[in-house]
Amino acid sequence: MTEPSGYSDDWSAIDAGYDAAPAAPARAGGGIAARALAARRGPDYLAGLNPEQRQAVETIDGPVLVLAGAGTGKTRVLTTRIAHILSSGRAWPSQILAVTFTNKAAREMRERIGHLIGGNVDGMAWLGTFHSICVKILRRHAELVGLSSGFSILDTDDQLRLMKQVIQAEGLDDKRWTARAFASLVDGWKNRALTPKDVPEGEARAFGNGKGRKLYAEYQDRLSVLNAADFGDLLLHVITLFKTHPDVLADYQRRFRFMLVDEYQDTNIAQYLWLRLLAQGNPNICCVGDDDQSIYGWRGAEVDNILRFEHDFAGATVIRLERNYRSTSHILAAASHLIAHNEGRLGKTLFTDDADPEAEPVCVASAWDSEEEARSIGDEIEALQARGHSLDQIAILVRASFQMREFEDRFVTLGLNYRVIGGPRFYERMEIRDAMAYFRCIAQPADDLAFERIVNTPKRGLGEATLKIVHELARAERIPLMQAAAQLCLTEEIKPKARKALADLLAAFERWRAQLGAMKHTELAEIVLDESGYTEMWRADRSAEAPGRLDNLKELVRSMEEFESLAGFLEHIALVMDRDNAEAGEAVSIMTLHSAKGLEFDTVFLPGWEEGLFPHQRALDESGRAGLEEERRLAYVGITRARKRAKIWFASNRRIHGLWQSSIPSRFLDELPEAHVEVVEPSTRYGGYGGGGYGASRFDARDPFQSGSYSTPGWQRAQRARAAQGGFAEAGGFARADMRSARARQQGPLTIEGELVARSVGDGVSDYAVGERVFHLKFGYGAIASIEGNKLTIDFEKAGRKRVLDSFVERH
DNA sequence: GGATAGGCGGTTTTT
DNA sequence: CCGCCTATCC
Repeated sequence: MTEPSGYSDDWSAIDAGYDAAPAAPARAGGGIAARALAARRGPDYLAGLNPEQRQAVETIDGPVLVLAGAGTGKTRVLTTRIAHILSSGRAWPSQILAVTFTNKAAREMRERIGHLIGGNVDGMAWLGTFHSICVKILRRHAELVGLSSGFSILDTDDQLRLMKQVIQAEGLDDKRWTARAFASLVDGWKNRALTPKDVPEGEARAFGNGKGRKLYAEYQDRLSVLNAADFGDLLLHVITLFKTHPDVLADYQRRFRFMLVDEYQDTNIAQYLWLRLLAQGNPNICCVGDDDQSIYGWRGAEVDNILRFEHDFAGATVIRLERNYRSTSHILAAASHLIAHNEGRLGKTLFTDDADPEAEPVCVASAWDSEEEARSIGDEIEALQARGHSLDQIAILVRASFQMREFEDRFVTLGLNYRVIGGPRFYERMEIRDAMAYFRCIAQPADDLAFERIVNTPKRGLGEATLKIVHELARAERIPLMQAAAQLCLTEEIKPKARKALADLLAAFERWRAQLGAMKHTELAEIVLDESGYTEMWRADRSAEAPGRLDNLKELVRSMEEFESLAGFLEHIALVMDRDNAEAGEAVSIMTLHSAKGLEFDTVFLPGWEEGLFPHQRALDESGRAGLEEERRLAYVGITRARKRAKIWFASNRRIHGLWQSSIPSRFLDELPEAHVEVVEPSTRYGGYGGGGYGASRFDARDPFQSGSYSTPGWQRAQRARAAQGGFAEAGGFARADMRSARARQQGPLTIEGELVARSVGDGVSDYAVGERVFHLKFGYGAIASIEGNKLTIDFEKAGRKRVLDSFVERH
């Protein structure tokens, strides 16, 4: 959350003459435009662009959609285009709107433009994320949407706490109707630019005993009273502002002569509407994106936006960037062939001129279980390292974060340096949020959520009872908590002990507020953390994390130095939640496929390509075919991260929720082109019940059982099943897999190749008996020690005691 | 107010 | 199976 900053001063500079386009190139003063113009003598920024890139840079008028495949120079086009607009004298830096999704992307773009035109780009006031640009607009017109200019920005945590209060205030059971569920609902509505009155009746009724709309309206009302906005509001309020105040909209339409949007495939409906409102006054909008890399549908992104671009923006020019500068032809072929299985796409074919005869094909390997997978990948990384490859150029990209732990464990054992990208961020840590809450209370006395957070941290004897009294008064009078507390300190309503504690706290805040103008904000921060007893609290804490938390607090104060004021710092934090991940030393990167988008590495390992995990079962269950296509795009993103080497793995057994499950190779493996893929002999064994559940897989044929020596019951049964069925379901028949939903998996009997494989999947009761001798594909022979429902505890002769589902063992 | 047991959920994440 | 949150007890 946050609060304002010097948002008023940037305006004078920005406003200066934004109405006029730079008329004659020659007249520009000392600004960016001038430097860009100087560079024009030889527009070397255009040199080295391929024809399509050049067209994308030079087609400045009218709507343009640049379909930029992975590694085709997207950012280069975007930044060069801006340099070109500036140098051609068509606009001042302050007349260009350039929107990105992440702060990182915005920062990179700013830097690269700086390199192109040789100098700083301070004049580009409107280069930023959707959210930061919206904040800038809103600060200026806050009153028009029921806020005042210093409004706070709530983060997810504040949002949840507020929603919980609203749900409870409606007299609903907050267990049945969780704040989390409500938050995702409201986020969804805001992503679609729906205010409480716009929400379709059916959806509104589905939550909180039919009270969805009322709760949403109530929540918005509370935000307004708190003078706060959540992330979704930032866009929503600006849309409302534009719709209800045409004069304001017209002002921005005139201001933004050229608009550029990065990662257009990730825009949601609200962002699309926002852009369209602005583009109504001015068709010079250029959107850059790749429909094949749309992987955020689950958080509201509409691939449709990019698919419909030509329709939405009349007379649009569509330019395809298909020349890839990143990967080998094998990698491109693998990725292209895979993604061609998607139907809803605009279609691009990546190619490269860089045909290296030495290039390695994409590799597919199998492991017995996830442990072996981690071990093998670890070994390979060590081998690469020994051959002089930098660990910085190696990445492991997983579908789900639980997969990371196995790699971490393994790398710790090997002493291999690794770094996990993603995960909890600096500003989300408890101690940081607490400290921030103190600062917020100082800067914005009406910030109730911040006050609630720290009122009794450290403990001051201000428990629930006291807080309830304060809350009641605040609510009745519609005043901030701190104001209510101050009033109550003058009465007898609160017990003397608590009253004293409360009065002391309020006095402290008064004191700190008075000091705000008198000293450096970093100095004040230290005083606050010290006098509040907050640092002392952690110093007294004997737990293992306490020293780290104290370090983080120091780091927080240090990072405040970069800002002019406390308010400026708070604003930054609310919008820029990323932390510098620049740890020293070479390291292998471990991250999810999602967080890998936009990155590239020489060598990429892609473990866990198994049905159910990737494509993820939940994506299939919840979004069916669209879900599958998004998973496939994720696979495409994964492969295209690799410059030289991509190695895909699948494990035949994986432990999920503590139970061993045998798994089937991902259907995506069958969608890779044989000519560019090398299947590495499985190291030892084979697991699962031979044959994919949804169709023939050429990975089925490579199991060692085929070489003859195997005759286990599971194998024989699978063979019988194949023979009986006389063939397989059509490859790629995902409809069948779709039907085999998680529910069916858990409740119905599990069949593979028409054969009943699991008798009692789910809550059924096992028909095995204690003491019975059984066979398990992975663990071999053993005796049942105990039975709980369909879960057996078995003492295996070799593997020891394990718990497995009865469906994975055979009577023997 | 702090410790502890029981319940629940367990894909992906930015702003 | 494991980790987190909450409710409950002292």
